[in-house]
Amino acid sequence: MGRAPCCDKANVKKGPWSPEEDAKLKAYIEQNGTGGNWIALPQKIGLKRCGKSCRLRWLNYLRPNLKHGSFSEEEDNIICSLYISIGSRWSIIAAQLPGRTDNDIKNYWNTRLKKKLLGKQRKEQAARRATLRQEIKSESQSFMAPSGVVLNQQTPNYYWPELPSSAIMPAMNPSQDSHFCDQESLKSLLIKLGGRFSDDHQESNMASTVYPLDGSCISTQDQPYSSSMNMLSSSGTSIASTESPCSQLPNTNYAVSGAAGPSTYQGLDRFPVELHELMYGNQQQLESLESLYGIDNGANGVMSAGETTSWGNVSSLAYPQLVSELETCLQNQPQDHSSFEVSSYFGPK
DNA sequence: AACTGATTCAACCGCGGGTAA
DNA sequence: CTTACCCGCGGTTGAATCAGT
Repeated sequence: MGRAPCCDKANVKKGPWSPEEDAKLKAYIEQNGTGGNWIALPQKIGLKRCGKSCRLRWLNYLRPNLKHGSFSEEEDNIICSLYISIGSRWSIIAAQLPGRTDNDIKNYWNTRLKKKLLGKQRKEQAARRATLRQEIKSESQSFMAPSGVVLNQQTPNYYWPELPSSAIMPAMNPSQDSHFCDQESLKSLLIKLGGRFSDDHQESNMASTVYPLDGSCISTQDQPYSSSMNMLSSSGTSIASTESPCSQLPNTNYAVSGAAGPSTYQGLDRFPVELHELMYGNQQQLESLESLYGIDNGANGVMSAGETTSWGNVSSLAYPQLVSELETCLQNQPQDHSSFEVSSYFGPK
């Protein structure tokens, strides 16, 4: 069955908004609110616009406290960090950048940030390849180490050279515990969001399993598009379109239990492995990121298949300050949250 | 000054989720 | 349970603008 159109396409104006239309819409909403019905709104105020168009105009342009200037370094870092963690969930990313809209951030990422990072990445790759070639040459007679080992030891920040060390987190520093700090933050954050983690893995024999509290069970083997960070948001709750994102952060209603690897990963220690698996299971995201960073599955001679690269710790890129801010927000939230579906974050879009 | 290709960003489109009837 | 509708999201488009020649 076909979907009914949201409005009469023949009788609605399209294209750029005139100042008069803006003024009408703004005045009405500021005085009366949206009335909870965008579709009916344009008729009420005599605008020949689709309700969706009105909504978009208000959210992206007319609503108060919007920033329209250039993005700061800090904002860049937050966007990068969150993109790595959750992918193109622009509304969630926007919720962490007050005054920015999801559309703004999406455009900024697609047109500038991606290229900026790509340019730096390529420079660094070239430099490192040269260095590597030289070292392999000089050491090849006495020692032959897998290239990935060499890379990881020498270039812990390989994939995000421009992120400040504070954003990279200890996971990127091989001299420290590679997982614990930030993933613990994430974990506690997820718990505060209302979910729970099952550290009792005895019952599980799946690679990685998410247990929404509604009783259903999602195996990440069956549903490869998953990431623990994906659970930070609700499909059913608007975050981006509010002026106070914190208040809109959804409560999660899920639990995560980890890989059931025989005693290799126990309790909390298993969490990093889950993230690793989840990220590796996210083919769509991985491909886009590979494309972004020019990774070609080892064919470029820098990486080799199966190596534990930075991607294994990819969750550690989450901006730690951001995590703590989220935690603060969540502490201020009322406890009576409606549940939301985890399942919407599994399975390719 | 004129042309052309690249870039930006506001707006559109279609889809999935939620929900009331 | 099904249907119809609205909302919100992410991907895409295309006009406007910029930069280079």
